[in-house]
Amino acid sequence: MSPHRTRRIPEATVARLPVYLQLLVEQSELGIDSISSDGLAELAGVNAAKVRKDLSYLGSYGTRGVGYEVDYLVYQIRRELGLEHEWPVVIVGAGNLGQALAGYGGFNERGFPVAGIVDIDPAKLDTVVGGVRVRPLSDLAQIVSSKSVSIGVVATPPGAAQDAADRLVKVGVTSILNFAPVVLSVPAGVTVRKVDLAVELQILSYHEQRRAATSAAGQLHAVPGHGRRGVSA
Amino acid sequence: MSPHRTRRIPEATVARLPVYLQLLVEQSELGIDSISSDGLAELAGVNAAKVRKDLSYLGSYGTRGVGYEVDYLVYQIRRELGLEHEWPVVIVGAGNLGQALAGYGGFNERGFPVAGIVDIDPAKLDTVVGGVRVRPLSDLAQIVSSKSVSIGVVATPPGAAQDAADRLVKVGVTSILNFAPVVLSVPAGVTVRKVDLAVELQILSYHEQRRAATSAAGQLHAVPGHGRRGVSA
DNA sequence: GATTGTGAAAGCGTTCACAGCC
DNA sequence: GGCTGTGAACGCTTTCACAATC
Repeated sequence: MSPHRTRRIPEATVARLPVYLQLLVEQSELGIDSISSDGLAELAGVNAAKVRKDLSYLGSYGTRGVGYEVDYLVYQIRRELGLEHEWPVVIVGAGNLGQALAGYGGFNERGFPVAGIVDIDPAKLDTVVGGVRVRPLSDLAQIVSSKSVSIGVVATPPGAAQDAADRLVKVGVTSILNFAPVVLSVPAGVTVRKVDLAVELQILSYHEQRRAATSAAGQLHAVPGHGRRGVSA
Repeated sequence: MSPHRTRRIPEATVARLPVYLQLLVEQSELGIDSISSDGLAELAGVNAAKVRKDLSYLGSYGTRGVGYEVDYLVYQIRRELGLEHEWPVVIVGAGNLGQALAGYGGFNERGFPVAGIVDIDPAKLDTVVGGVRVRPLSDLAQIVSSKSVSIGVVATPPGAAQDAADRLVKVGVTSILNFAPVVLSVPAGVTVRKVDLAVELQILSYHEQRRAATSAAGQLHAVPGHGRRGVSA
């Protein structure tokens, strides 16, 4: 299949490509220049068929009998994910989490520099976190337009999250990463992803509870998606 | 269908139950005591059939022609998720993120008190974050056993994450929430969930890139999973 | 001989549509 | 008349298995 100009990659695959990318970059740094679907699968904790299918959506970049050239795959995945340039992000909310995110080196390192962090609370203004000064909410439009920001991060308390999202959308942001435990309402054409820490813990709690319930019943149930002496994501 | 003693709830449903729960608690606090699948669907940003199917895995707790009793549903979801008691968590890594997590009120509030936070770096010891003192890694076993912790949070730098996970497993933790951008390897029977901020941003970046590519081609593609004037999760 | 790329099969998750019940 | 509960249909994702290629 010749990779069509605007082919669509399944969401499940899109979610795994960043993981492969990270692992491939690490391999490259170790001086490894070729890898098989089996090898990458092992590193990623998935099976080889999935790796091959996922990579096949990018095009036919492997060599039968040999494997994939690591650097070339890195290049192709970056291109597909739109990582050939940096994506500056703006953070709304300079509380605990907002500050930690601004100070978290991983953002900058992986191509998402913090273009600015804003907060509505005057007491927080001009605090410097992670080398970025907290600015008033009214500076949002200016930050977004001057730095061409298209990704916003909502790190406000729940009650302020929808307002934060509305403001981000109004100034032209089209992708939002939401850390507030609320369901955001946004116009069509804006992509939202939600990261809810309490939800994650509650999912774990379900499995703990279930483990207790089934072991009490003397039964053995494997937790789905987790292999023998496995690697888990 | 009479809800069987150890029926299995699909993972996709398990991931949505905490969201319904949160919304139902909010409704309850507003004094609303009954809700239809349509109403809950609207709040959750999903469709009504999905809500009904999800809730049907708990049992038949609705009333035809009427809807669901909010408080009773809250009770049933909590029970199913194992939220009838608190689940103390231990955090490994007192860097930026670990501190923010310890200080984040949402954990305590939603039934996951921080039983302890440990770090390998002596310079961080005895710092107090969120009312909890940072303790040495060697205290891990004592914290876990004295407080009966079964959930651990890995908030270390990538290079230390596998070691952190190994130590958590060794002292008896059976569920891990991993914030480090690495694939953890754990024995069967241990559940791992990974939250990788860079991965989330890269998924958004893919959609941004795609939006740019397709609008340049004069085409219109709806982003899957996001409705008209929608509500997004 | 090794490994990819991919149709086909199997497995999940979502949505439809309507019978059943209030 | 309104709303739930759920089989059946549909669509997406994973896995299998093997021909194609190096």
